[in-house]
Amino acid sequence: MTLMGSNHTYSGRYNRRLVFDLIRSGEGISRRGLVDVTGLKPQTMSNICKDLIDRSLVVETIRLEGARGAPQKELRIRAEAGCCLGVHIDRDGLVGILCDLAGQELGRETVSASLQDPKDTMRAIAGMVQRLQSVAPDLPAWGLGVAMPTLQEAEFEHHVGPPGWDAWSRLPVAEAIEEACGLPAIIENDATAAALAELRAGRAVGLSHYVHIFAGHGLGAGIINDGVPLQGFWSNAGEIGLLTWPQELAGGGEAAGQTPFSLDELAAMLGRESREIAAPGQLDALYRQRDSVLMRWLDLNARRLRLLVSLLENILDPQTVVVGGHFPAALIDSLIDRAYPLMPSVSARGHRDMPRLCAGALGPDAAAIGAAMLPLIAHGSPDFRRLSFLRGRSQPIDFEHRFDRVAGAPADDDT
Amino acid sequence: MTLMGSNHTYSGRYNRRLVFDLIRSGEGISRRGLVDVTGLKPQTMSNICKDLIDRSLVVETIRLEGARGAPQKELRIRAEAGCCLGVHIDRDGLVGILCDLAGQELGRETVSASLQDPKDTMRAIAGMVQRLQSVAPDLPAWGLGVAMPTLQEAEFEHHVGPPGWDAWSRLPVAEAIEEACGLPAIIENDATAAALAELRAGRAVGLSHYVHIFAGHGLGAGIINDGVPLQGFWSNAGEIGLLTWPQELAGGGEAAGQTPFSLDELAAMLGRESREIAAPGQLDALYRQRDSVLMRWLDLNARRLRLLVSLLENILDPQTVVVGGHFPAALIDSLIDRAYPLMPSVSARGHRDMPRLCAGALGPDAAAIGAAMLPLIAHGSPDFRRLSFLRGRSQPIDFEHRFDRVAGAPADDDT
DNA sequence: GGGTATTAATCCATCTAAAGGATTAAAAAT
DNA sequence: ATTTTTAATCCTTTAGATGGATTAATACCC
Repeated sequence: MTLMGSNHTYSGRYNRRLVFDLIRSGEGISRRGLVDVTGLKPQTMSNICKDLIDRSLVVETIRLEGARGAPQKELRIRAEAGCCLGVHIDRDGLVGILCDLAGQELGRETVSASLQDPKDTMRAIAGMVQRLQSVAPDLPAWGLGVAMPTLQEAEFEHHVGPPGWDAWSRLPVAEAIEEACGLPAIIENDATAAALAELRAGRAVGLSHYVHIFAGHGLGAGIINDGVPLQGFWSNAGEIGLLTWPQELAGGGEAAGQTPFSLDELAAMLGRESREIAAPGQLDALYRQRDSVLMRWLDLNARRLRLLVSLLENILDPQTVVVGGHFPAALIDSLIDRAYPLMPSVSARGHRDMPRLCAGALGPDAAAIGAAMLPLIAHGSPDFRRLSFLRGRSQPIDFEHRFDRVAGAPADDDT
Repeated sequence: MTLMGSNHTYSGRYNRRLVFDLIRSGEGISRRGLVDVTGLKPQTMSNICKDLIDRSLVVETIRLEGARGAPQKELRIRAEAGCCLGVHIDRDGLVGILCDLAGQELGRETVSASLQDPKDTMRAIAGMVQRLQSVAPDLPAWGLGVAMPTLQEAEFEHHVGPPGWDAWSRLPVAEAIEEACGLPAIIENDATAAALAELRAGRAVGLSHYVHIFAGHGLGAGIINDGVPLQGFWSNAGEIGLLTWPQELAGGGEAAGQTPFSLDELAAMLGRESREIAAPGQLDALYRQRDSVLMRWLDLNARRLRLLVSLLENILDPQTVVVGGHFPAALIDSLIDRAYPLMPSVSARGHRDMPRLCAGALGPDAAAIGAAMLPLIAHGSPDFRRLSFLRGRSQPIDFEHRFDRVAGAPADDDT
């Protein structure tokens, strides 16, 4: 779709989304504050806020601060106005998250299962979604976000990459999940979902340009450029798992052919099953013992990381590079430690607010958290025209209409 | 600047820019066609087109085609409604281009000069601009685009990179050039300018995502993402000249420490001055003789190119990678030839409209051509809110006002 | 050749959402 | 107690897209 014309209705919706998003992302802001940020006039802001309050999306709280004139009435998101679900489909299991509109987590669930058969997986997701929804049955669900490994090949997407996942290709995942769960679903790449989570509630809050390196069973980079995910033409941007490494970083021996940074590579080096070492506590224990194979893996990947960071920096010029994924914090910290000193790049500047390389703040479930944010982004972000929610779909989906009548608002009319 | 609110005026300007840009970029389009593309209503389109015609920016020509109903009146840009100037500041000289609004080239000039002193350079640019403007003295000049090597360090930009160019840092180049030439100036990185030129009039027409590798005295990549240049947080995106190469591609000997792909590297390997081999015909002659050093340089850089392309593809997922710069076409073709077969990457897909790697269509002056397009983009692109024209400036600049009263339109009012 | 269908473009009235200017309300400063 | 300052709202205006009807020019059909 090329660029479309604009009109009043679009302006109005854009402004309402903008105000909603500003209220949601802050810790209470007055109409006056919103006027300053948006450049809209006080009257306009008053109207928009009234509309949001009428829709029960926003509440007003009076705060008495030692300021000069009339006290500002602070606006906050009404957390109970809705909830969002997020599921991270990983190779050996699912993680589900339920959170309210304020981003407060209401429930979390982990399921171990083989996901090779899409039908079974759909059932597992539907069950998980139902259980999570029962935690807060009164909150209207805004939608379901799904984070998963994706690789768009030729005409259609491959999900939960090869080998053995052929049944997933050519499957319109979003529509299948919608049918199974009865909720609008949004698919996103797991690294990108994790990047969004850290962007909105983690280490990267307030940044507009950054890269999230997400290591788990595979390896991917979630790239945030100018505040929105960089997807590439075929939605494959950030597929750094496919990079070719120089000889000295290729990693041979037992782990030859494994994806760098991955659990699978480490498992191969350890001579164990990746599912086994992914179990909670296992890697922490190995690290506490300073297991020599683990140390070798850390060294190898720290050297890779050093190179990778300079590549990403010189190509994308991000404010920082965040490392996260399926590994315990101690391992990621160690990896980052060993990656320093970093290579020269455009990012090696004296004055910067963030370190060039740092660990994510949300831990291994970042992708699931990011997934849960997707419905909120789809409905509430003013950038929605720049975002595409076409992954895993055969048809585009329109979130605007849903936003307009969400959260028990008096349904305008049911055209 | 964060996201701002929208309003009617903004919608109107956006739509007018959109229509202007669609008319400009096509080969004649009717109001009806514009309605189909933009989704605006016929009446709205009629109003906007009338406005553009009243401003003398657009002309109507009747074309009789064997279609059913009333004949469509085709709209075209009025080429004489204005002209744009572009200058490419390279290390050893300047290239200047003058073109009309339809993109037709009206004049071109090349000057060899040392540009170490900014004052002298400003004078040289001013002289060149004056001579070019005298080619078409009646066309109002919309502005001056300037393409140059840029590297934003810390607070301010370094231009025409090190060493020996210290006088250029901390200089607000745009404002200095504006003062010298009396025209609004827009600075852009040379690789990005070349990328824009190929995007709008060269090999990459119609693409939304691609990378332009631009090799000359230095090396840079112009990245087009979603139709607009990807700049990065500090405007340093695409600075691939700073990449660290693996041992086997580092290139040692006489050329150690030189930027890969660069004229300087080749000059060092040949034991000659880079200015010397940059002279027209020199490299072509060497290539015709299959000079053994040149062949070695080609082989080395083809292997680098093979790696670089896979990096860019896996990170950015572009539709294609275009190679251009200060080298004759024969050399670039040979480089590309030798780079095949390319490495595996997300871009290795069966179905694609463009080859993964190809040569630019505009030759060595692509950066100057792109520079000349900058004023047109600044005034006419509907994306203008997503573009920043802050390079080389201490203050932002507002192009909207200029657009509104451009081209001898009845100056609405001079508030 | 005349009537009809089809399409392009425009006229006039309406509607939407932001902006302008004045007003009310609540606090702090004097 | 009066004045100043600031927040938020009321009423009116305005810019610009939209809807429906109209005019105009062509091709198609008999």
